[in-house]
Amino acid sequence: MSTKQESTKAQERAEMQRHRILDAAQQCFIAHGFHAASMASIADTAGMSAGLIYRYFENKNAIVLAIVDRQLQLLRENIRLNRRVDLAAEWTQNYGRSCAAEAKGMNAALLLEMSAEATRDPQIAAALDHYDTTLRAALVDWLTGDPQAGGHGLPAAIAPYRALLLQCLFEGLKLRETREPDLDRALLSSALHEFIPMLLKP
Amino acid sequence: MSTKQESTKAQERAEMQRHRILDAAQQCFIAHGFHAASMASIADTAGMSAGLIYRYFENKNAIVLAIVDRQLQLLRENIRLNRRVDLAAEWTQNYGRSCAAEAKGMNAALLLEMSAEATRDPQIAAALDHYDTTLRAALVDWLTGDPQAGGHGLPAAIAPYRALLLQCLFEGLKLRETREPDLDRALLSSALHEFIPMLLKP
Amino acid sequence: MSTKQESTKAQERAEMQRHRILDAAQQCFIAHGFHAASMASIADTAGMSAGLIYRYFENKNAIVLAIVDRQLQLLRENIRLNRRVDLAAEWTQNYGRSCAAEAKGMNAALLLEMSAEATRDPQIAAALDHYDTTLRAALVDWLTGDPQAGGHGLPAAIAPYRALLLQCLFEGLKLRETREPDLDRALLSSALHEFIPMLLKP
Amino acid sequence: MSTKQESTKAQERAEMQRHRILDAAQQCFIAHGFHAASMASIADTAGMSAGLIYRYFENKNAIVLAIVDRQLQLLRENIRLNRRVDLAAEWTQNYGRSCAAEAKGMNAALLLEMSAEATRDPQIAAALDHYDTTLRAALVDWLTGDPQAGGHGLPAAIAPYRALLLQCLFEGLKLRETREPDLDRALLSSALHEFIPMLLKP
DNA sequence: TATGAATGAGGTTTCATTCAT
DNA sequence: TATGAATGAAACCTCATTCAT
Repeated sequence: MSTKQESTKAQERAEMQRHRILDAAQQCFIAHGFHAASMASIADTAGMSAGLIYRYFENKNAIVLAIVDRQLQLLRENIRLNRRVDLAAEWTQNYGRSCAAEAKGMNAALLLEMSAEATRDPQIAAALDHYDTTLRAALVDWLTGDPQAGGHGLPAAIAPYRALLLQCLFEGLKLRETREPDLDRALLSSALHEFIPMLLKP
Repeated sequence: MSTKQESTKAQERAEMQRHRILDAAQQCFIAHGFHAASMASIADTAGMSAGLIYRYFENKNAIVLAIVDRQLQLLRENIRLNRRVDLAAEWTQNYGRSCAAEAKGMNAALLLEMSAEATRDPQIAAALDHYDTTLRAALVDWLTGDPQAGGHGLPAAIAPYRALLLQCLFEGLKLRETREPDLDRALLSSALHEFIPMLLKP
Repeated sequence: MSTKQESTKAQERAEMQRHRILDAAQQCFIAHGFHAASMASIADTAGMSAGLIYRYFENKNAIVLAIVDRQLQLLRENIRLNRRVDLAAEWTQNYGRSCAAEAKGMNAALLLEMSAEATRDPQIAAALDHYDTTLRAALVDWLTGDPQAGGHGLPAAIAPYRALLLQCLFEGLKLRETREPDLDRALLSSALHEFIPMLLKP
Repeated sequence: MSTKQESTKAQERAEMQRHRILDAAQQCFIAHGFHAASMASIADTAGMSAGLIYRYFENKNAIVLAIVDRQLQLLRENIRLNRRVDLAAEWTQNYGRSCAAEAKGMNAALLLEMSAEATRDPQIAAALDHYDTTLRAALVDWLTGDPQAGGHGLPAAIAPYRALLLQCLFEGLKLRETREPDLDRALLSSALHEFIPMLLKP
């Protein structure tokens, strides 16, 4: 029983170390990009030796993939579609927050890095592709769903391209966030509040 | 006079060499990213020696900056706003074309690379910022302009956020292009043809 | 008295542990060589932690030396010269067996590794040298010994170079074993049965 | 024509550099073994930077293979079988010379290193195997050849195992050379002069 | 103008060894 | 006694940049 407890404790510790490394890596990747961030800088940021990282990740690429997975997981968790959420308000509110390096949620700069890298790395491309497919389906469900249950009752014929537009708008907004983190919120709010409802109505 | 001619000829040659280098660099940057692309690969692609590149560019970063400038210039030239262009048709038509490495125009993958790098490199950030400002102003002009002269006669109060939305949509579409270059064109066409007009009407 | 018993038991246990480590190390050294075999792989093979090995051996080099000693001990034990053994038959029979990693006796690959390392490490060189001297003396004794007592009755003048030839042939055969483990046994048998008797006769 | 000359000169220079690197590598490999010799030490010995080596060899393993090939080539060149050479005299004379690091010919320590590595690296094993096959065939030819033409006129039935014995003896002698470079030459000479003739006569 | 050999700093990764538990 | 996390040195290798030719 004691060995079982100890093994569990060790596993927890290992999980914490992985977390620590991923947090450090994320900071470094945001600050310098996947390629320019060095293992040494990640180790420094994590407050450990570079060699130790290899006890928890096979190589640098494994860290990149783990970061990508984690970010996509965050994105998925952020999708709260089964209730009538006010997308315009939420997007306005979140705007600019995901750009800071210390931000907890999905990071805009990282999304760019991931997308750029996906054009080169098949594994990252596959991960993004899977995410895209999942998200698109969820959006269509949400758009065509019964309004009583939080859906929008759109006909199945038009839902797909509304979903596409929402996705493009969301990502375009993320990209803009990296370029104009201090964009006038009032302007953004007006824009989104006028436009998004159009996409949700039949 | 002859020296002047010769000097001019030399300048032209220099300009051609710079072009050759930039074309090669662009291919490499698209294929591998700013950091992973090596000077050797650029030299190879350009069909010249690595050393020679340094006669035309101070260092690798100067090439990156030149590429960024060139891309933004392309984007500016692509903006044909002083006539009533069919944005929806144009965007649909161009979709997927800017992803190929050999594409002449703005390249979607490069846009991502540039945007990502802009969060790190102040010079690139400044260049993109300048581009953003210019483009936004041009869009507002176009939206508020006299319909007779190719404008859309929007009130000055709403033009700014319509411009913002157009920009986000455009960039979101570019990002999507890198992820789904084979997206169903009919779907895209429907989406754009329904929605862009809404953004252009009072 | 009880402390004495316990201490003895502890010593036995320590000896067993050393054995376990050496067995594992031998496997690893055969598979990867002295330098390429890692302490981690030895620990894995021995089914213990890397740290524990250092309780029984000062460092990796001490393991190498212990392995060398053990192998030379095996070689010495294999020399059964005080009886009229059929060397040709024995060598033929053993050929190819000492190449497998799990072989109990002297391992051919290890002999090469040891000999190669001896040209660099003075301690290993000394161990091999001592073995060589011992073996040569034993061979001469055997060759000059009374035939009634298992010797071959060679004159003292020629015994030394017969011994040298036997040694070279034996080692050359070991070397060949690593290169052609599947050598035709009939060929080998013929060769040895014709040649070795010549070396043993006046 | 001038470009052709220049290209030839460049190729010659490249060949010289490869030579310089291989010479340095050989020294280091003899001194420390394939694994323990570092690229840095090779570079130091060759009087160049470590990076430069990679312009001439893809990686460290390519250097090892080149050394192996070169050594086997030396061995092949040393085989002068088409004349009635006095093997015993030649082997006696060469004994001990191939052990010095600065020796030009085949190096005994390297032969051990190569043989040991061949049990792990398939490419080296293949190279040695090819050499073995070639050598064995050449020996059989020599043994069965017409005495008038430098052969020994042995029947085809016994030549194969005489060849095998010669090969084992030769390699056993090489191994011994690393252990007893100062072996008494008179002893060796006697041994070889008595025995090798036995192997060459029907 | 043009080459490409050469460098040196810095990248990722491995591993013998130590030490808190 | 035993573990295995942790370190730091050193391994292999890459690449932007310089410079003699």
